[in-house]
Amino acid sequence: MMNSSFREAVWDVVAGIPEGYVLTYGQVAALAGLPNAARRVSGALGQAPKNRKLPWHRVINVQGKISIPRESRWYQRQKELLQDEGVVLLKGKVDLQRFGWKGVADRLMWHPPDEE
DNA sequence: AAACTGACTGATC
DNA sequence: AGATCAGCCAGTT
Repeated sequence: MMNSSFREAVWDVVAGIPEGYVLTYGQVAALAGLPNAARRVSGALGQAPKNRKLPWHRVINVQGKISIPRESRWYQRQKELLQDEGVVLLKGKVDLQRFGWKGVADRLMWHPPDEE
């Protein structure tokens, strides 16, 4: 049946992202069943029940960067969590379609920080 | 019920 | 590279 909400599907997908890996909002949306609902993912994450303890920080934008506004206190938090897991954010775009999860994580990790 | 809102994206300039 | 725009879609107003 189709009774589970997109929101819940998102939580399940995010809960399954392994440490050291990242997915984009669009990728999570697609895995959750709605390929064009990237924007909904952010809302779903913000609404996740506290007891779920999701690795919300493993979701970044397709540009390979953090989407949370710089002025938000969560921006720095997400950056720390990712760096603690060995994930280095790229400045350029990530080709998710072609590389998939592991490929994306590998690419993210072999690029040195702040590379032009 | 109609409008508004985003932790988005891809295209375009 | 950075700014702007138009689609996107369900939860909130």
